[in-house]
Amino acid sequence: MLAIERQRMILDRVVTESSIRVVDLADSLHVSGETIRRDLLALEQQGLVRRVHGGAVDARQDAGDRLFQERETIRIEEKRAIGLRAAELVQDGDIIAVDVGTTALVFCEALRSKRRLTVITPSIKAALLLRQTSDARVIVTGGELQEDEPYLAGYLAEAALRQFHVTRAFISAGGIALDTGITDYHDGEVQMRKVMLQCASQVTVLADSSKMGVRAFAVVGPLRLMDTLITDAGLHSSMQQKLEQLGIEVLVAEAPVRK
Amino acid sequence: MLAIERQRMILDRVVTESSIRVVDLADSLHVSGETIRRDLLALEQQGLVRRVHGGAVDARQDAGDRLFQERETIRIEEKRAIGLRAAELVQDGDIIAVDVGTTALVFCEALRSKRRLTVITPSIKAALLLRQTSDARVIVTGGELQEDEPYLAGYLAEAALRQFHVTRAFISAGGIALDTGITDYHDGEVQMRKVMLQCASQVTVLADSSKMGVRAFAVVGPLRLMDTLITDAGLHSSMQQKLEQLGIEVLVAEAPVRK
DNA sequence: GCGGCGTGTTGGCCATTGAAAGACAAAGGA
DNA sequence: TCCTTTGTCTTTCAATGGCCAACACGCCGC
Repeated sequence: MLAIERQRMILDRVVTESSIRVVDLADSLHVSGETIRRDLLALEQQGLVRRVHGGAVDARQDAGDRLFQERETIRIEEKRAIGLRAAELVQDGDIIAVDVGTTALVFCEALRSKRRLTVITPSIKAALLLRQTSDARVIVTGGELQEDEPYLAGYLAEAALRQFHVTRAFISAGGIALDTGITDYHDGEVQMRKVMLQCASQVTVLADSSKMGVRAFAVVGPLRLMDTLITDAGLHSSMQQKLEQLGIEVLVAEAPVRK
Repeated sequence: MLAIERQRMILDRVVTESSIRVVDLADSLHVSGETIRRDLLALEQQGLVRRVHGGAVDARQDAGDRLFQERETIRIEEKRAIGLRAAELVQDGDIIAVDVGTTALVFCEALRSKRRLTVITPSIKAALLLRQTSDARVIVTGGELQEDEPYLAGYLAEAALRQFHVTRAFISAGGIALDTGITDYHDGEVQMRKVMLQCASQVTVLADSSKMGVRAFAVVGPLRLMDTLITDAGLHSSMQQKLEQLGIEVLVAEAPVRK
């Protein structure tokens, strides 16, 4: 294997995994740790990675002050691309609803360039992020604080959502399948999403391509409930065609290209 | 795991939870407390967190929430005493409402020994603190997220409070005076407090003695609305007598003495 | 064959970590 | 209020493992 090939593979892993260890790379590429260090040195001189004790981290992600939660997340590049694409649908002054979840959080970060937004969300993380990074008016639904992730659910949350009508709701989904429709894993969230769908003129679902064809156990509703689906380039063209036949606008977010 | 990954993870938790304990981190990240302390030291040198005894707090919130920070440090001993005294009024299994503010936050900390509580609050900080330190069921009122301090106010918050009836409400106050009654500085909070008073069987006001005789501009209501006042030893005995003549139970918290 | 290049190996050095001991701070009881 | 107890912080030390520099080896083209 050529040195340059190996370095590309290393960069690829650093990008997808955010960080990498020298021993892991040496192991999987069947070269010595010293070779890996020399490769990382070369990549660092090109400004592509940053070396740290024991390995290296993605230089680009490291530059920004993004939340760790995002970096750690699998398929973060896809989600970031989806978040950026979704933010393009938002105009200054819009009133939108934002869901719980990592994709939604990345989306909120992409909203920092917008002005005078009104955002309603059940996610504490999203609310605090928006408060820090933007001038948005943030309305938090009430509800019972969940254990696993800081968001609010239950009767109060649903009642709060019903008080509003938003121009666009941005929803996450655990699964998108042609037969079962939109599904998810947490039934508490599902109920809230149903309400969110009802109180929005336009429904946009954010789901990376790994969710396509997946049937999670709690059903949110049929596919026709969504007006727009934003996903990444991993979407099968046949799936895309079928979705478009149902009248759903499918936007494929291009992952930002790396030099 | 790389040291830098661990530090990012720590930072993420500090940001979302506002504060964190060394032992909790050591436990969940499976490293020794010494390693965590070194990580926190590194993060502190980058200006990202501020170390405190037992853990660390979010530096950004400290800097941004200047007002809150000041209130946090001022008369903290008295507030802690008041919080502890107030916690004595709470039984396992109680359903209570908790207000916004530093005193309320200290009170929530003192609730860690209680079990199976149900707490309703408009304060994000209080909610996250309770989620972290106790097994309480936490219900957050909805509402508009405020700029200066993370709590929720407005129509939604009031509507949410009206959905409940609690055995005891714990209220903060900016001023307690015999003529103007209970007053405060933020009119948004005042409206919410009025509602909180209405939906509680017992009303307990937490106010350190510096608030006595103070008339802040927004009126919450007459003194007779409160059943119990918890304050510190700085309370004038004449004031205490007059309050007791009004049928208010006055509890004086003994501040732990500092060497 | 010879020099350049990339790679592996080796030994010394340094960074990170965890354990232990003593100092210090906080909480609770007499 | 004082003292005890408990928990936390700091310092020090040893061990582990990663880093670096130097050198040897093999491959390739000339």
